[in-house]
Amino acid sequence: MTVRIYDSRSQQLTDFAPVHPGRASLYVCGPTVQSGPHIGHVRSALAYDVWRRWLEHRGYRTELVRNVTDIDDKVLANATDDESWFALAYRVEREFSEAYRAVGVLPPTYEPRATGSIPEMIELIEQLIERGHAYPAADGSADVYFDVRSWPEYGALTRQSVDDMEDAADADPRGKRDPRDFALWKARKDDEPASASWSSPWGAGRPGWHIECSAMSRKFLGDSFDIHGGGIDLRFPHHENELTQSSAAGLGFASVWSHNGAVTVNGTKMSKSLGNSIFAHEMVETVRPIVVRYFLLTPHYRSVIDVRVVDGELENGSLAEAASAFERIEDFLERADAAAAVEAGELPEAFAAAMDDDLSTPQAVAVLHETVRAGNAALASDDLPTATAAAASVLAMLRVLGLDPADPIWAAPAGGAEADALAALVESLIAERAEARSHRDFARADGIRNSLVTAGIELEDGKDATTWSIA
RNA sequence: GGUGGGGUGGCCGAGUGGUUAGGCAGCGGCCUGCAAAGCCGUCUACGCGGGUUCGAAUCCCGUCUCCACCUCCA
Repeated sequence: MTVRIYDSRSQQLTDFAPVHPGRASLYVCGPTVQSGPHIGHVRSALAYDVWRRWLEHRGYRTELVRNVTDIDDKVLANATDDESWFALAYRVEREFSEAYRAVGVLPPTYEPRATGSIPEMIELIEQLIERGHAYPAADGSADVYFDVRSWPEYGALTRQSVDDMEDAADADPRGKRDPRDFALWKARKDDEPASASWSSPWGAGRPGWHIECSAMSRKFLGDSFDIHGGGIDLRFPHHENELTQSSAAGLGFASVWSHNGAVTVNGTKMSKSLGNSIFAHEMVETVRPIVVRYFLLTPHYRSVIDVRVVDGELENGSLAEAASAFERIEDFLERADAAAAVEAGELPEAFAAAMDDDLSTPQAVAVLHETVRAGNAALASDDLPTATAAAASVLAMLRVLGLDPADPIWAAPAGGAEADALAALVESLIAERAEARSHRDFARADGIRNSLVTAGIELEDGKDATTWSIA
């Protein structure tokens, strides 16, 4: 029952061996809050939410830190006369929180903002300069760069050699010794607001991208921690640079590097320039949030999820399949619960084994479905003990995955007077139809049912009662 | 040019040497007044070409092709 996790650096599965026995520490790269959350962001947060839940289930006291990068070139670039950079950053941060919450991502243990750890970043930069791995720009600005050539292992995370890399297109060498050198500290420019500037030993400015993660992971998780996660697109340069600067500063940093797969749209990665991003709220408007979670959880966290968009509309294909599949699970739980109250029970061994094996949710979900089928079969043959046991397992599995339909976080907002009125009307028609059926007046019964179907309402005759749902 | 990951049945999506992944959809049956749901059964696979092996989706060689990163990106 050792938990195994794929390490991007060594490119192999490794047994999870925490720095501190009995504990697990995860640092996950959160968003740069420059524009709203898309499905890729949600998927990433979700992947590590499940990792965290599973590690907790396995008895590790787990701490998950996910940062918010709230000061950055893009944040400043997207600010307007009507919305300052910090107003923008905070508004977008709240959008992210809402998107995460909507699909049941638990709040992290802590969610530090980059702007809250500037002193720690400066301290780290000073250490790097002392150790001869960073230098203030030669052009007299307050820029500070990491000296890539001073660290022979640069490229270790992504197995690249500096000499094989394409020249950076942002040909703004300024005071750089090598085009690949990256900024640790960026001097304040005249057109930048004073509120986006901090004093430092090198002059007023702000942190470069990358340094915030090295500083904050150290601050909140320690010099060495267990898992560093994030989207695959962050491997280079972001994670490579993080690893380099933390290692060069003498820190142990992350034992395991984990990367979740991308979400593509019609086979292409979402990007702002293509304008093909699918925002979190669009998917949640297409199917229920719990189904979005199920949909994003069913494939392996490291594989690519491709979503199709036709004529600018989110294509319902595989989402609808996910909805049907998940409803099957919910229906079973409801039926089982109607027969005997369901309490969460034990996880099937096959489920736990799948989860231990690098979080193999596809196989874990297969076990879930097999258990549902066995439970349905038991219900069909009136084998209540077997059905109840199956339901208990199903509920346990759903809870570990964060997919318990009864969890209050999924509760739909009350429909209000309209919903009550509709329910009353439908119930009275159902009663009328039951009356007709009892007289074997099927023509009238079917007429009622057909008129409801026309209105988009489907009836289902159960053993004792008829239920209805909006198709 | 460098690095990493893919191409599985109508669709989604697992699977690293031999046993049904699972789901959605389809078909046949049971159940039902008829449906729906559920259960049972069932069809369509492993990009292409070689090779290794008693046996390959799974290993090796070649080849085509898609995606991602090397520029901001979860």
